[in-house]
Parts: sequence; C-alpha cells; structure tokens
Amino acid sequence: MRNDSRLSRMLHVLLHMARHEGPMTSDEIARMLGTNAVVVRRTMAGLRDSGYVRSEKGHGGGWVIEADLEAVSLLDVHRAVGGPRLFMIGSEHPNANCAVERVVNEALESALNEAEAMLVARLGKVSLAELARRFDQRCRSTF
Amino acid sequence: MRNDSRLSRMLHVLLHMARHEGPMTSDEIARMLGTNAVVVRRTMAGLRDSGYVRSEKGHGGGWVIEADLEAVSLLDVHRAVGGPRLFMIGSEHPNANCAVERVVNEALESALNEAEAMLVARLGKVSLAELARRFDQRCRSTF
DNA sequence: AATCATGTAACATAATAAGTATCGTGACTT
DNA sequence: AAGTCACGATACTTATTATGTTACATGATT
Repeated sequence: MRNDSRLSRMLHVLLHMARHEGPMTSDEIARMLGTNAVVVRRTMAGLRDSGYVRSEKGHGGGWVIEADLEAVSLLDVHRAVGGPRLFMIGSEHPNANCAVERVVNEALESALNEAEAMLVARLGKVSLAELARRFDQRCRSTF
Repeated sequence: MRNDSRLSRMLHVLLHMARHEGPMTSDEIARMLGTNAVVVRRTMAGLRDSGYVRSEKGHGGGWVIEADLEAVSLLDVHRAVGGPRLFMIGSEHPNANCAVERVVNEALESALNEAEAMLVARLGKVSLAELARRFDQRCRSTF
C-alpha cells in the first residue's frame, strides 16, 4: 500500500457531510472516494466511536455528522482513525546495548520527535470549520 | 515490516567503521546489526555508490569508510540508502477534481511539507563527525 | 589451486492498508 | 407481516515494501 490515506479520506467525507442535508450511505461515500462500502464502514467506525458521526440502519439510514466543526481538529480525526504511525523511518532497538547505536538512535529520534511535534501541533491547530471556510471562500471566488 | 531502519543501521555501521582499523566484512557487520550479510551488502551498496565507503573482494577484503566525517550529514546517508518516503500518511489524488478534496489535501500536504522540511534541515545539520564526537564524549564521561 | 569476500539474482517473510464477498441484524415501507 | 435497505462484522485476498535467505558467479589474495 502506498500511503495511509484514512485521514485524508475521512476529512474529505466529513466536509462533504457538513454541506449535505440528511444521511449519506456507505455506498454513496464509497463512490465518492472511489472505493468500497466495507472500507468506508471500517474507517468511519473510528469516527463513530469518537462521536464525530452517527450511523443509522434501515430505510433512509446512513451516516450523519455530529461533530462541532469548530471543536474538531485534523489531529482529532487522525487519532479517531487509529492515529497510525507517522514516519516510515526509525530505528530498531530503541534501547540498544551498543553505545554507538544509542548515540545514533538518540540523534535520529530527537529529530523525528521534533518533526512529529511540529506536525501534531500543525494538525491540531486546524479545525474542520476552518477547512469548510476555505472551501466556501474558494467557491465564492470563482464568481 | 515495522520501520525502515536502513538509515539507523548505516549510521551505526559508519560510526563503527570510523573507529575501526582496516576493512570490516559483511559478515562481521551483519552480526553487529543482527541481520544477514546479503542485507548488509544490499544496503551498503548505496553508500558505496555515493562514495562514502569502498568495498574490496578477496582475502583481507571487506568494507572501508572513505567519507570525510565532517562533510557527510545524516541527510546525506538517508539519501544514499535510497531516501525512502518519510511519512506513512498522505493523500491519494494529489490533484483531485473535487474541490473539497483539494482543500483537504492542500491542508494536509502543507503540514506534511513543513514537517518534512524541518526534519530534512535537522538531519542535514548533523554530521557523522558530530555523532562520533558525541560517542567519544560519552565514553570519556564514564570515567 | 584453494579460499575468502563481494555482487547479484531469485525467492520467502512480515506487516499493514485496502479491496472483496458474505451473512447477520435492525429499521423503515408497503 | 413481508420485503427492502443500510449498517455491523467476519474472513479472505491483494498490493507494497523492507527484510531475510539461499544459491551461484566473480574477483583478489595466499
């Protein structure tokens, strides 16, 4: 698999739901994302457990957004979908016996931790509402 | 596979070689890393192509470090081993048709690019010599 | 000539997101 | 009450990529 695109996909879905009246079915969402309804349900389950969306069965059922757009950040969504590991690179043996290895790993992990802290801060600062506003602005500016 | 540990491993090896007289065989290195000689050759090939190490066949052969420790940064080594992708997360469809998707992906990629720039800058600022000095200091400080 | 060490190719393994098929369950419609 | 719709859950498959492993060829040294 090339990339973990769960965060990207879920943000895409949440913003659509925010501008959509009534529930959206997993099938509709799947077509939107170019994937499968089962994948949608699987990924949205995390959002449901976090209370950002609600799901309803039966006729007229589907997914409804419940989140306060101002209160939910991209970081919140990242965590809701499982908060996967961010970096591809790293070290085996975090606590190595070899002194050389320890020096190397401390240098690497320090750099990685700093980058992760920045990324987390950055994602935590942007709300769903902010993204929605950017979308609205972009739409208006085409006139 | 959990993590791409090629950078970590190669730094570990380079620092050992910097403190080691004469060539080290792939087998010695493999035992040091807890892996296989073929994996060592495969990974070290990148360092050889970048001119950081030299390999010699036959009796008394093996790997010799050639890098100027002051001139080679962790970033250089990262690139020499293939410069793999740094982040696990990202978006499919960098240039989506959907305006919502574009807004989402721009926000994500902006944050990722910023974190990547910081990480690259951080790795580019540390030289092999600096790591070697840290190692030497740590050894001295145990007396 | 024998031995040692690298170079290379081919194949296996592990981890994980994603894709797919299937069946169960609850809810709404008629 | 029956039928349909949509989610829930399970199981299996696929794709990707670093890593592990086996085997053999090539070149250098003794």
